[in-house]
Amino acid sequence: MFSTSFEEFCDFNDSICSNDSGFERSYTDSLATPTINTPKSDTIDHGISLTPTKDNPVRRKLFTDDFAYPFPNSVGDIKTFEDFQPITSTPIKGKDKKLKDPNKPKRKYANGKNRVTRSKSPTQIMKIKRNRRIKANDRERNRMHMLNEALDRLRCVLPTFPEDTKLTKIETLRFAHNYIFALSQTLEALDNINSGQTNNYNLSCELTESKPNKDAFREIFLLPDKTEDKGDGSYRNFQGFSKPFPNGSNFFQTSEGVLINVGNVTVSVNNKGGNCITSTTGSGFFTNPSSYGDDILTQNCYNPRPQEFYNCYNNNLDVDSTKEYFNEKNYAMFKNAFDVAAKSKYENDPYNSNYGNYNNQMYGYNQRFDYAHETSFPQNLHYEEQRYRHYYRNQSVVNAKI
DNA sequence: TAGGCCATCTGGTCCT
DNA sequence: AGGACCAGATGGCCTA
Repeated sequence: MFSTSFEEFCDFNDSICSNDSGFERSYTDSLATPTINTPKSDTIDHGISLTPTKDNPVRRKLFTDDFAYPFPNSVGDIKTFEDFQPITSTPIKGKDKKLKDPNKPKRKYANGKNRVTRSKSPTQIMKIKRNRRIKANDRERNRMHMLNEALDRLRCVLPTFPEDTKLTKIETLRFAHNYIFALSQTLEALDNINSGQTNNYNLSCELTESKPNKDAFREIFLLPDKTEDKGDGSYRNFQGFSKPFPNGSNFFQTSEGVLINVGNVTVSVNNKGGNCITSTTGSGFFTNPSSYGDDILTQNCYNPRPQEFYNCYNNNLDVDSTKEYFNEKNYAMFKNAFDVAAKSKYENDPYNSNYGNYNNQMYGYNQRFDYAHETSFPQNLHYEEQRYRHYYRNQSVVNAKI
């Protein structure tokens, strides 16, 4: 069902990465972008900029809400990829071409001497060329805006980051790639658990340190920030993909079921019923909640978590080793999978080390923070970086790279 | 001040 | 002919 290694996951070729996005391309006059013809030296900001300013340091928003894509009301409305079509001012080509009528007489064109052509003066030619260039620039600008908007939508569906940060283009693509891989691996591991095969996701490789790490992936395995504990049993502050469960995973298996945290949504699947979906905006239950007990559900209807969660958190992560916590294995799976990927990729990668004028950093193989040289980690297992806020343990580093 | 990131312009190529 | 796509060049803005 899913690929089992990161390397296999990365094993794409030109055919997969073809230019055909699946969308019919038509945005010669995009609604999202005002078409203003500007000379080359004119770099006027038309009101759409990714670049942060002093007044607005946030670079997250590409377009205002007015430019928001007309997504269907809910994700469930999207049955196929083709269901999602961007709105453009130009009609989208139909899939089925009109067949030519073979009986229709062909139009006759004059040839040779009979053909009358208008000669154009150099000024006229220059004018025509200039107009073409202006139109081409306009199309290219719109094209890039569409591309950026697609990237922005992609950012929106990735696990949230602090509000004052924004993934760059290349980071967005890499993170999306890794994120998809992680989700597929998670589903596969969950399938294995459900079918009783608990060892299939362990990859045989040595864990090595000082590898390039992916900031965002580390976020998946963070430890919860104790300072956010309200102390009143409310764990709403822990919601969010980056601050899931005490053992640093988005999974949390208990004797009574599984908690899965994706983005701002936590799904509780209970062995005995009582399934629950919780988000920052509310929660919903379905089937009969029998095992948690009404008391827990009524106490914390936003984000009910089993007692194990509270125990290991309150006991300073001293988790009962006799219990089987799925996310520990899940973490090992990620760690090993990406380690294998990083190791194999680097061995064959000409850009790994300095290669001409290129280097790792240019290709994003190195991270913003050089973890390879950061050997001492804070005792409290927390670390603050300027751009991203990290919580990690030395052994909890996930190696990921595209 | 250098480097990173970005938007934009530009000319070339390919395709319809 | 014209549109889509691509990559190089350029300049602006920001940060370390």
